[in-house]
Amino acid sequence: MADLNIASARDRHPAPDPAGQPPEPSWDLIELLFFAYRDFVGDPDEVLAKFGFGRAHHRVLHFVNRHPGITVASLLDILKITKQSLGRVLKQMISEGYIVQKEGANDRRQRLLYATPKGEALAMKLAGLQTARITRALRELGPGAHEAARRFLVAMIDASGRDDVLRQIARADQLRKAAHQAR
Amino acid sequence: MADLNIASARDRHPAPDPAGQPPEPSWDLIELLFFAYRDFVGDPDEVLAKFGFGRAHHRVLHFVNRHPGITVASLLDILKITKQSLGRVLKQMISEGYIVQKEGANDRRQRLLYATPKGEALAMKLAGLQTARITRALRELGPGAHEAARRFLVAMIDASGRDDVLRQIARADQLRKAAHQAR
DNA sequence: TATTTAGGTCAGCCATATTGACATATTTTG
DNA sequence: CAAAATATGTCAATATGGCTGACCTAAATA
Repeated sequence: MADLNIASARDRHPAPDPAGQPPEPSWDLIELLFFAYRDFVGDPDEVLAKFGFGRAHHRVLHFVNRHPGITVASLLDILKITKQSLGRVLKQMISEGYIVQKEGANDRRQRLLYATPKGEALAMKLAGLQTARITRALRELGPGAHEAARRFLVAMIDASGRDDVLRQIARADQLRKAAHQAR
Repeated sequence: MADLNIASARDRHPAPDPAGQPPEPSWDLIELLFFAYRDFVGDPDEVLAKFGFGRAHHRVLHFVNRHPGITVASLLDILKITKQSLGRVLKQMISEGYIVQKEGANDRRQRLLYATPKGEALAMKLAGLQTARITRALRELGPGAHEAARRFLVAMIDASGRDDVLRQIARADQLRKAAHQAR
């Protein structure tokens, strides 16, 4: 078993592809992404099931919690699903008191979305599970592993959407920090 | 924009959590995993759609191609789905000539699965798309990025399944290399 | 010979997504 | 102000990919 990691580090890239031939696929990263992501999203599933929710609910709650007051349109833009798909899930979470809507102050057509305390608690619990996995993983690796993972994942995102994603994360962090200090 | 990356590298981890308080979630990696994985699996979708296939077909074809002669039971074990779910997809891919079954030599109850040349061509095309994204990403990062990504992803997998996954990848690489040299 | 194993299949259900057609309220524009 | 555009919601039908439960055959094994 110990042999597995050592031998593979050398063999993984047989050689710069012999001119002309299509390069050998990155089987390792392709498959590791599959398995890692499956486990990563699997953690919250048990908890969600107890509430009668699924992954769609998780995603909605997550981003509403991260972006208090987000518009329906922005949420659709992040999730890249249709209004109808969102509608089904959102209606449930509102009627069960995990999310509330407030009329926009400037634009009264908007229904700004907020997690309720109950909603925030669930969102934090789910994020906690995923964070535990991440923390466990990073602890096994050297320092700089967080930054390396972050860089890799950013680079894996479509160039067209990359800046939006980074801006979005930075903005949510800012908001959260401000809210924290206000306590 | 340039500011985004520089500032964030410092601010991301405000401090070792003040004793007692639950640590702040890893929002960045949680969200980057979501966006990165979405784009990663999105690449093959267009191609698959042209063949009337979906992601389920992709997964089946991928692992059959990677593990020529795999048993139905092993495939179920990797995919963690039910026989019935696999059946529907597999039946289609067999009837359309992307996969064939051969009776096991030792155990004639087994139906060993193989990708046909047509199936292999499709599998390689899909793997090529995902590899292109990975290669693009790694090219932007320093050397060692492949290994760092690999380590991170391995560490993100459930400890219980990790060795199986690594063995599985190593075995498939071996087989492939052998088959290559035989040409 | 009896039991277990490998695989297949039918039927019904659920979750999540889609397209397309409309409806309502509000804001913006000519 | 009237007309057009925008933000949101909703109904209906459909596709995909999962699931459980029940039951079947053929082959291996105890």
